[in-house]
Amino acid sequence: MNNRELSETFTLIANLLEIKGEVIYTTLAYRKAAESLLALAGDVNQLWKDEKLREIPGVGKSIAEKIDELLRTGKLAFLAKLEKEVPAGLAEWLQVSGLGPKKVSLIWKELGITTLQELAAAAKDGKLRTLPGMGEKSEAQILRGIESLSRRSGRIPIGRAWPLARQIIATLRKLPGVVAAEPAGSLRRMRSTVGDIDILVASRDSAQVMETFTMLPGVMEVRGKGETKSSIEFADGVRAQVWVHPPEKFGTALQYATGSKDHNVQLRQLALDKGLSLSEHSLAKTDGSGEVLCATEAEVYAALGLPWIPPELREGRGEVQAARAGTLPTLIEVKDIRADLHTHSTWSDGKLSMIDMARAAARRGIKVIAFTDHSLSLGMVGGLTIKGHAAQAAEIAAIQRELGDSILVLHATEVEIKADGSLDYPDEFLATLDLVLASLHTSLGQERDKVTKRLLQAVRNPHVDIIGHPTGRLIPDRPGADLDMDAILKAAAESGVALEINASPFRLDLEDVYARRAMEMGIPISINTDAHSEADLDMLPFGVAVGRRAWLTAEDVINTWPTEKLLDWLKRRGA
DNA sequence: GCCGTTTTCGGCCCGACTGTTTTCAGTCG
Repeated sequence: MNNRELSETFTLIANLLEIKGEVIYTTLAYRKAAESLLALAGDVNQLWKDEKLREIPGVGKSIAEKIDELLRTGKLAFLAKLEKEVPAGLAEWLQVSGLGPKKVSLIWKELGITTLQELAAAAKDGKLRTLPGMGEKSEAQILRGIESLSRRSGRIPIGRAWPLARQIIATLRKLPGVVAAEPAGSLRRMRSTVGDIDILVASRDSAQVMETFTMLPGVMEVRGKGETKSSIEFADGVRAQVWVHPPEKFGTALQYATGSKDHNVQLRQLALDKGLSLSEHSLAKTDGSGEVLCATEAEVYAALGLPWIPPELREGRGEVQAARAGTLPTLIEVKDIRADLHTHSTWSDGKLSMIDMARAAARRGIKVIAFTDHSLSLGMVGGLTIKGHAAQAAEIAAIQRELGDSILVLHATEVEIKADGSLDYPDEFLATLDLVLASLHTSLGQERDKVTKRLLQAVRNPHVDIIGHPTGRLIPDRPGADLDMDAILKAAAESGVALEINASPFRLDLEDVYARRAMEMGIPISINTDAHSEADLDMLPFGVAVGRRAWLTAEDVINTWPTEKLLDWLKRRGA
């Protein structure tokens, strides 16, 4: 079992315990452990072998024993017993909006049904309204919830959530009386996927904001509408919330709503140490002698004796300690990027010719562009033969003369790492290119050992400069190869190859936790757009955001280096 | 069930909103 599978197992346990009616803190403990497992930067199997499971936050004696049992036997007696008491199918019901553990348990026990289909039928037949505490409205809400569930497909890629959020915010900012409107939650922290869109507004006229918000075009359902908070769902299942606070409280409110939960817990603790109680509304003195209102986040952090912490760092991964110690990194910014080392042209599956692509990149301030068209075996996208490369090289020489020094064009390749681990071109040919980026696209479902060994071959090939989108994941549908990331990082540190953060919002691969470990191990990072069109070039901020979440400074990312330094690095490699 | 520079016991997530209520329970973020 890998980190994700273990995490899902503990989430299931938490859900079943909740329906069973276990004390809330027990289920919270399982959820916390599940989250930690998912966010883990290393392989849980390695921690298990090293007997270090207890070092995972939220994993104590009991959960460590359960992980041990799962990894040894693939089964868990505790879960089997639990499933005898509570049918596992009920866990799914919790995703129906309007249904919580109490109602699930009530419906199950009173009506004796366990599947989502039976639940829908019971609601349609008017059976739910016969239960205590439930009426026609609850019944209708549950029916809508089931429909909404079939519309929704899990978490929303940030590439989809962000443009929608910008639109909503722009609309709200135009309203009279609105002083500020900002994204919050995981969207503001720039997580690669978000559960929903959270927006915070500073205004004294809450009614008008709520009116506008709930009447936005495309709204399918108003899930709630109050004075301080409203919630909507769009036709495609995306949900959005807005909170309205008076301007003088906007700082504490935005800080609170941005999270993460772990970050806020640590901040509240720090506040308590200073005799302050931090809430959504204010910083109150715990002795009751008054409260401080904060209009900006900077004031909140300053009151706690901290510099403002960028939202991307607020994951409870040491940023509060770093802020206290004055050692927060100066995070990389989009404007620091001057090279795009992974792009496609019409030589393979790109939409634009090289010169059009180079010009589009130059207009965006890019000084070096590498064309990494696909290699031979990726036939369906028109991979290049070696002969084709000769023709591409000639074209590059020609367009370089035309482009002058506005942008430097590198002749490169995205060479396929084949199922057996060999590369698609011979080493002698790779040695002739300016840059070699090697990627996995096929056979991603291989066993961990096999797929890891396969990638290791590419990591150790001296001609390979960058490993493109290392796991091959696609958000939100494909989880990516089950790599032993500890082994990959170790090998990368030895070989000096760069690992890519692919900026496509549907890849964002490496993930932040691995990128951070790579940086700590001294592995160079490369942030690239993997652009197949002009619009793709504008996805760069999503890749930079992953870098910021990984605590990267500009120096850690080869795309920020002066051209001479970058070319030197490329020359030293691949010899 | 986890955790600890005040605690090995007693805190942890609390406030807004909705619906079915008749003063509150359940859900949600």
